[in-house]
Amino acid sequence: MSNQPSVRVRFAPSPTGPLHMGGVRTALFNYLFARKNGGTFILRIEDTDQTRYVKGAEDYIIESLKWCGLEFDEGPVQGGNYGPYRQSERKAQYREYADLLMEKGHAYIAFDTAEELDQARKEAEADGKTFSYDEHSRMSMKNSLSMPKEEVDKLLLENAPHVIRFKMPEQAEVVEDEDMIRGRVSFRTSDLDDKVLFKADGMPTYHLANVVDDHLMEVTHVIRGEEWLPSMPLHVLLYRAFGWDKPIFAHLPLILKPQGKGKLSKRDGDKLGFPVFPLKWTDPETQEVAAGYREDGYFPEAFINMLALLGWNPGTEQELFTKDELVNAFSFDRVNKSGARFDPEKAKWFNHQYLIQKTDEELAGLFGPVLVEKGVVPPPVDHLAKIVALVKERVSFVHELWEQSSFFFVAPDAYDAKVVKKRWKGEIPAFMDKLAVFFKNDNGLWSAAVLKEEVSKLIEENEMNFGGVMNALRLALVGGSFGPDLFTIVEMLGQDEVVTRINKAVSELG
RNA sequence: GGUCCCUUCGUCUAGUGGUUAGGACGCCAGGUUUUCAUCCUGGAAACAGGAGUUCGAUUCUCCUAGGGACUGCCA
Repeated sequence: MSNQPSVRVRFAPSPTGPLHMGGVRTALFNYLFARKNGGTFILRIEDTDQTRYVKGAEDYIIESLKWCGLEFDEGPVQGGNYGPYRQSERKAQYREYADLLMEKGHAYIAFDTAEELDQARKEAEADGKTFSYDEHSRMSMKNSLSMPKEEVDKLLLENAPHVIRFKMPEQAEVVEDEDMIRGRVSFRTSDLDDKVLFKADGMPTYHLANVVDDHLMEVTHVIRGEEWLPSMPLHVLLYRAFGWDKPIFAHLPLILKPQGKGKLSKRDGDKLGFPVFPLKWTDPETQEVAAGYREDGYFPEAFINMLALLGWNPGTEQELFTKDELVNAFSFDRVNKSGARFDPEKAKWFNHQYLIQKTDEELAGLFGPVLVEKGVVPPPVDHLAKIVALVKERVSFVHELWEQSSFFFVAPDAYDAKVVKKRWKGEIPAFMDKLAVFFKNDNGLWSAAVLKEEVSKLIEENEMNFGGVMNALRLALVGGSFGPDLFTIVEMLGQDEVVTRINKAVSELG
């Protein structure tokens, strides 16, 4: 019999805005670890900061993860045996735990106002120092440790605003913990300060809420971003102060900007033209719109695949993974310690890979709505699939299919000037006229192979240059020098359309 | 400033004392393609620096440098 508790992990975002792709990756690694170990994946909304609450953010988070295919086992939507799953709805219990800590002598009440603390910080800064609310300063601050009990009671009776702070142990020691990614990490308690656990507004801070909830929800592994590493010792100390078993921690490396310094931010996306968020987001205050991977045409599987390889690798040369393959291959042993610079180009490459893996019929189905948007009535799926097959290798997104194949649906309304200059000259216009007549009178089999043979012969008889004619014909049919095999285009366009387009080019280009 | 974390091609990374330091994206060249793209082949491109340990360090230790995170009654 194994007495290993089954794995329970949580993704705990704060609904202060759209979910960043770094957040999606954190959720993904939690998900992969849970699924790999037959564990439970929990969503917990960390909305303890009322001032930063953003309307719609929670729905956005849930929809984003759903789009990514990361299903939760427990959360605010589906419930579970450890609810509620929103910290605001768990509010009642936190004070009780803060009080428990005070009873045990691990926490105390502090009356210093935010302004006073600001002042203290400014003064220290002017001195070239940093203010720290710790064992050296706490006796000169306003709190239940420094003030007589009667005065504290009096203030409490008057409902004076106060917070509850953690009391860092005075006995200096080294707090060590084994991180799943980083190995042994250690801190000296003498470097740590008395963090606020419970705020004057009656809500806990992240530190308290997170420890209490993870304990109550029986979370076994805390997998979060590296930005939390510095508060790990506080959390370890909190578990110890409560007398609880602590979970195992894993601090993920950050996702960095494609260029320049620092972690990836919304601004980088705007500047370099790629999404930073999974879904499009409209700020409810400013109406400002931020691009999303979904709306930009990325496949969720490609997005997830790309994200998984940012900081993790399988140790093999495989780069394309289905979600199940990721679950199977995933391990924290193979998660890197250092931050990973995000490469938008590689993200596109991943999407291209997923796109060409799809069947022509699937892509035709996805392409249909794009055509409708362009004002084109989509042809039957089998015909559309044929067109898609000709051009899919050259695009990364479904919407790019249009740029590569629009001439199959509408005649070119303009001719690429550079190509005109280079290809439409000399004997060409006269010969194109002949070619139109030839096509018009053609009674043979209208197929690429046959047409190619016939046209080749015609070119030879007229002592024209094959390449030159082909390029001019291409110009007439598609408007530029791009597209798949020319005779395939001729075949698919059909006799009448080909003749019409050549005549139109001759009359417009002279 | 303080604390902690990190450091292999431009980027993502493989590598756990002895390798021509491998792959992928991107880039360049050649070939194929009547065009463009695809595709194929090839190429340029990295162990931050310095001390140790060792017969031998990309791999282990230390120092330096660089980068990053945190340093809020935000998470």
